Amino acid sequence: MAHDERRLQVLRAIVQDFVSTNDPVGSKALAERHDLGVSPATIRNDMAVLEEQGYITQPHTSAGRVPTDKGYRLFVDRLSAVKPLSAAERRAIERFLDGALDLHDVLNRTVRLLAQLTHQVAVVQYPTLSRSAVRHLEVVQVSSSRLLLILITDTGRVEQRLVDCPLDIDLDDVADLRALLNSAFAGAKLADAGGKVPELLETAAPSLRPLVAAMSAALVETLVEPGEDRLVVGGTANLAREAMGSPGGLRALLEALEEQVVVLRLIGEVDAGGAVLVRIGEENAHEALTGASVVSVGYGSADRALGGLGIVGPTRMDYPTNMAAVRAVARYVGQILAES
Amino acid sequence: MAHDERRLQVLRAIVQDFVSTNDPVGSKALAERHDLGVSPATIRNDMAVLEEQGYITQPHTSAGRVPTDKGYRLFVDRLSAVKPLSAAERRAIERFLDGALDLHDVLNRTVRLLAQLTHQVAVVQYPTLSRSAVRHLEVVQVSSSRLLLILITDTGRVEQRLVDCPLDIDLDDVADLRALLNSAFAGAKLADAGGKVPELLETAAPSLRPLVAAMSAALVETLVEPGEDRLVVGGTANLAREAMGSPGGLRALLEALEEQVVVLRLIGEVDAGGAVLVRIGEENAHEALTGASVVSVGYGSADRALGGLGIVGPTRMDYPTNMAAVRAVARYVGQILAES
DNA sequence: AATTGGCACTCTGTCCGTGCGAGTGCCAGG
DNA sequence: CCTGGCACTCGCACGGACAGAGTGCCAATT
Repeated sequence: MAHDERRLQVLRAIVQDFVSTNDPVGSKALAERHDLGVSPATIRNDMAVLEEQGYITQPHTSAGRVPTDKGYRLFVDRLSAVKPLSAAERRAIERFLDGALDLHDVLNRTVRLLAQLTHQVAVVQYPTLSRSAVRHLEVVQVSSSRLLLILITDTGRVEQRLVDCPLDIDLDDVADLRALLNSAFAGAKLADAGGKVPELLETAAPSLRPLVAAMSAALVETLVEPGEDRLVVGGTANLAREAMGSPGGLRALLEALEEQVVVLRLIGEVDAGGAVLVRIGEENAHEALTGASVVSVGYGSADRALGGLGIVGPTRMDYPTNMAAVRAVARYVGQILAES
Repeated sequence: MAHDERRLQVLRAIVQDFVSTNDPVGSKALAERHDLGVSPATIRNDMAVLEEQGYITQPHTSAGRVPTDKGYRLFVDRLSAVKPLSAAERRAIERFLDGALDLHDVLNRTVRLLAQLTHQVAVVQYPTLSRSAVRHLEVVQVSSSRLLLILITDTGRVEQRLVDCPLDIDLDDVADLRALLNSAFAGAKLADAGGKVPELLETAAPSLRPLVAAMSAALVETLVEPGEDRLVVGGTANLAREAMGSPGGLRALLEALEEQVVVLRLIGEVDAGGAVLVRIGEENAHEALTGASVVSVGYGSADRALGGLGIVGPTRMDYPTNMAAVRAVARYVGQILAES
């Protein structure tokens, strides 16, 4: 039992040292830098066991040990104490996010802030449309047969969509349409919008029905379209710091980041309980993200999650600090969006 | 004279070979790959002169020659024939940009298209607000003392801005305000909006004046704010292909790309005549862009430029092809935006 | 005067062979 | 179960030799 305990201490020490130095760590260095109270030889025995169990590995015979994905996993789950943010960092967060003008601005600032705090690539998802509610719908005539539908959600997100209409439209119709759509959808969760369409069609004046149908369809389509869930990415320059494992891995990662779908799936799967989620290396189940870890969490007010945000960086990262940063930023963002 | 002519041929050949192979090019290889009709020795003499004139340089004694910034400049100005796009490329452009749903979508597709065509980082500027005209203004009440001002331009760009109001607002006011703002500003160039404010204030009912003032101020501020001219960036993965000259240069470039201001200044300065602009290496006058070239052009309909787009890549790039691609894409985008 | 072939020279990149240092695994003793 | 000692294994950095590429110059040719 006592051995198990110490072995975990050894693993923790290995992770910490490796993260800070980027050199495979040997038994001697470990004994010196950490007060484990045992000799290097003992540590060597522990390391042999840890290696056998798959928590660490050596890049080549006679180099130090390096944590495996499994090792990081254990570290994150059981060995890391959450590191509280420094006062300076808290202040930085406040200073950074205060004075944001609108949703766009909030998210842009957030992504920069996260990138700066963690020195990793930061990713923020726009508030998911289907979880938002309609605050207002606006209809603007663009040409004789085209309307622009503008959706404003209660999170401040503004979404626009061009709609081609089957027939010519006159100005009064537009006003009627606007009133109709707003009375039907205002305040409704977007996820429920689809269900209201038939009822709406019934109440509409016959002459308006084709228009209403077209607009409702556009609205529903806008939400369903998952590609519309946009992503803000920042701090990619931080990727260049490390060779990112294998050469070419950097390129793959940059591609994955532009191919927003992949990252969205990772960031979007937020834990219901609001816990910070960590996906390490192979756990990401995507080729480009082998060798990379994703730390993510949902943001939003207590009662509902609006979207996800997080960071992606090398598996060799400072998990406690980064997890704390991600969580803290998510709290602030949730707070700010709840206010506005 | 005949010598001068041939020397230029030699320079052209050097640029072409170096761009395609990335190896410093020597006299012997040149003589073999190009039908210059002279021996390597003669070429050596020409190269010596070219080097003295500053068009080429050798990385170290006894390596081949490499074009300097000045050499690329001469190549671009006088030696390169515009390479027409292939039919496949033209088709790709059409296929890519057709079916775009809104401005956002058009620009996102454009940036990807450009990145794919040129294998460089692509950059597209949102249509400049100050050069656009107001199509519609929308006012939505968000809370008792906050309004959301939404600006829709004739290019389809939608801009939003939260406005804190000095006093409580009731619903009728909002409707009046909307009508007032639209009648005052609709159709006006945004650049002229500032001038209309005083007149507007006079005509407004006294009770509305504070509101009108606040909204107008927000509107003007939105345009003036140069940071609001947004940028879409894509294809950063292409940067990883090359070490980008000096190590750390990649990092600097990625930082510059996120620091949109820098790139905006480059892309935004478009030539009035609609010509493609090329800035090579040091000409960019920004540290991070040493070693990088920017190829840019304005897009928009014939009578007015809406914004700029372009690519940034290593100085060692295929200028003729890339210039053709940038120009072709800009034409298409201008066309599409003119239609909508 | 321009071009050409020849030649000596100067580099760089690469390939080996060596030695060093770090780190391990194992074993015998406490 | 821990510890000190010891032999062993590698990777890596250093250094010399070598081949290859490319140049500059010069004398000969047209």
